[in-house]
Amino acid sequence: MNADPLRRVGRRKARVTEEDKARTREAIVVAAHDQVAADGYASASVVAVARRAGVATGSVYRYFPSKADLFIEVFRRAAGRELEVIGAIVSAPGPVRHRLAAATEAFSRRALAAPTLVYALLAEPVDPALEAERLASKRAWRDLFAGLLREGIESGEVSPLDPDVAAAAIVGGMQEALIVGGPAVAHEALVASLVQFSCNAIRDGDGSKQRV
Amino acid sequence: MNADPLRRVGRRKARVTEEDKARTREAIVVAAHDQVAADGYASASVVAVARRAGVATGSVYRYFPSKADLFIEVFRRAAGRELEVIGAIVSAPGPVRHRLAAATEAFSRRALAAPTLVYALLAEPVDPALEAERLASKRAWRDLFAGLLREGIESGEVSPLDPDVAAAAIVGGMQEALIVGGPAVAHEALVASLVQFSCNAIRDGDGSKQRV
Amino acid sequence: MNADPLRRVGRRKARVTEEDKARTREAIVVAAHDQVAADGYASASVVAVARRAGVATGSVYRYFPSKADLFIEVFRRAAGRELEVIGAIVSAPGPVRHRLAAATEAFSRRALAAPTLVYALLAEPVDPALEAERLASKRAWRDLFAGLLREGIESGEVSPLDPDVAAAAIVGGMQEALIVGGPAVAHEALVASLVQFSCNAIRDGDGSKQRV
Amino acid sequence: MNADPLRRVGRRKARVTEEDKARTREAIVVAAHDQVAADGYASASVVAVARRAGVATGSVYRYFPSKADLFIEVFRRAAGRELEVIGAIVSAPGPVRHRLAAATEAFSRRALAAPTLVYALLAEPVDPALEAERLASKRAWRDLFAGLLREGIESGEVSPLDPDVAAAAIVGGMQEALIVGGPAVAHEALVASLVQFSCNAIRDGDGSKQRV
DNA sequence: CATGAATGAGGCTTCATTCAT
DNA sequence: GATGAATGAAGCCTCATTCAT
Repeated sequence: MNADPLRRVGRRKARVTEEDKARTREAIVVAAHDQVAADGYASASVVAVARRAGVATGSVYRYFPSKADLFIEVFRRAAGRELEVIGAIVSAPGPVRHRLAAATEAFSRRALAAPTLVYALLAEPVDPALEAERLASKRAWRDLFAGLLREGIESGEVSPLDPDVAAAAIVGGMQEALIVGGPAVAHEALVASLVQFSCNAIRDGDGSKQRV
Repeated sequence: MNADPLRRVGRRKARVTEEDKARTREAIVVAAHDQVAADGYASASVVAVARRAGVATGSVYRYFPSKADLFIEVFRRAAGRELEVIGAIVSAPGPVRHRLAAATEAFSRRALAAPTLVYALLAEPVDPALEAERLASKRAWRDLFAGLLREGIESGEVSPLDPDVAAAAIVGGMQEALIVGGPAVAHEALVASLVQFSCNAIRDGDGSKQRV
Repeated sequence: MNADPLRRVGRRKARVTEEDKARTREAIVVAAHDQVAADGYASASVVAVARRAGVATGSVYRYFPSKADLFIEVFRRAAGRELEVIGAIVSAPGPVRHRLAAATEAFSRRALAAPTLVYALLAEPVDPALEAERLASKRAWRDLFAGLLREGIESGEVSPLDPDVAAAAIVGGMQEALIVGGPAVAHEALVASLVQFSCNAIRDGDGSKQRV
Repeated sequence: MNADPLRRVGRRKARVTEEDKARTREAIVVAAHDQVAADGYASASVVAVARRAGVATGSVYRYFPSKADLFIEVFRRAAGRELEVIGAIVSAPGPVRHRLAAATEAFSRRALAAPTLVYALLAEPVDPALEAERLASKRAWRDLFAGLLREGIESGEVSPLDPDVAAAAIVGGMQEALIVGGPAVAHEALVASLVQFSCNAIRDGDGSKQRV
């Protein structure tokens, strides 16, 4: 089988093509992301994204079945990056309260630094087909903070509460305060207030299980 | 025989017509509201709304200058009803902490009773032109709670914090926890957790001004 | 027949009604005219005209089969008034050349005094159905001046030329120079130039028939 | 076998596509022009033009930002062709009076050969947005003739007059006499009369500067 | 006869998706 | 596989005309 030279060439080409494909795909995703970050989802028509990526419109549909699928990936990745960063903070060693404060601060600062993107990820009107992804992303955030709270409750650092509800509320609280149209407060003061808010959400536990 | 039959007919008609107009207008607003509640804003084209209201598309434009204006009213009304109810609780006499708890409970119960509506009002993707209205509604919620917090801080019932940020966070927290896709928790437990969450957001003040 | 009192009442009423009808009809025509004179034909929707006339939209259709028919009358009347004024000048006694100069001057001054109306009558984009009326009006202008030229040729005051073509050209020339977007020249100078232009259009005849 | 087959295909395609694009664009412009010439501007909806051009409605918007832009080009082109022809006559060497006569004759003959087109260009009701283009075209005609008159005045061939007003009047005169609904005169006679008219508009100067 | 709200065809425009080259 | 012009459904809005009261 390998005797066939054409096949060989084919394979070699295929490998190159595979790379090319990956590169093109990546370019499209990045272009879509950048377009959203720059001018919001409303500006991100397929034509605009393709032009920004330097590919033909039709090529977008070779890599993604539909516009929604492309942006599902865009949203997922952007959220994923953020989740990773904040997740690392949440997973670091140290008291739960400190980690919650650090996570809130990091979340807030990052949101304030890239408002258009965050707005698009969390609140901008998008295609209904994309709402599912937004929901998933919200759920991931909630789970991240809920995990931290669970850990604190288990260790006795935090007094009992429903970790899912509290996590959702913490995330929603941050989001609401940080998004476009939120309270008119200087960035530093806003971050400080949100850290206070997050920490308020939990009460110290009795420490009974700390030694376990 | 009639001194002025035309006048009479005209008068009778005018009255009926006025009622009819109000009825038609109401029908359009209700149809728009229902369409959103049933299938989301994305489904609420002018044609769909008109059909649901039992009028011609053009008639919508007799009552509203544009689609956006129609939905601004839809949103404003829905939000207004809720704000009135919760506002009454917030303005009632009694300790700030109690009122915050009662307001949170009422907000939660009402949201859980009409989830689609609340979703549309607070989170669903809508026409950018409508975002201004949504923003206004969010601001009204924030102001409502911020007023309560300010009162508490002034009276010494609540320890100092930024009332605008805290209010935004409380509202955002409730919203996030209550909205479609929120934590999978039984309603009663959810309400209880949210009340706890809201109350956590504030700390007791030193009571120094309580006697003032 | 006259014994029937109802009939009698009917007749009396009919007479009043006849007057009322005439008054209403007049009000509609005047309103339509004023609307055009004020803001151009484009602004003259049936609703706008009816409102200005103080009648219901439907009433317009009781007096005129269609919008086009209403405006045919409006155009015809407006043109008729102008034709009458200029026609009087043209029909006055005196040398043809003097009358042509006086008519041109009057036409120019009146056009400059009511530019919106003249524009609508002569050049504004209107419903195709109205073009026929515009054509008729143009023809009337042409005939008016052609008559004067014919008289001059017959009397020998004007050297032979095609009176219809020359009249059309004189009218067209005035119109073009007077209409919106015409040459940027002070009114007085414009009038003077046009008078010169009109008079140039004809050459003195040999006077041979002056005594006939 | 090919060093870069994709490149090649791409290149070949690009060329073909460029031609295709030009062809399609041209087809749309021609279709728009023909539709106006055939049934007037009122009949020239985007749908009708697209159908006549054999393309989808949306395709019109690939080549023109709006309907108005399309017809601006249609008008500009048609007027441009005529202006070029007459402009050449006006710019030719020879006495001003001869050139004016020749230009008038050419203008008249061409207008009589394509009456519908001339009507559309100069007089038919069109979208207000297009009036600017019509104005520009009229101004170009006026400027063309005004230039000739200025030349004649300067050289002493023509006795002083306002060249802009006279040019506007000459153009308006020709237009009015040539347009649909003009005087019912045989073509040859009409042309002759208009030439006479145009020449009448100017008087011989004293020739004082002829030798300069 | 007057009224004026209702009608609905028709206009312009957008954009995700397709497909011939 | 890439290209990008073409597609055409669908959206919003206007306004001359009708008709129930």
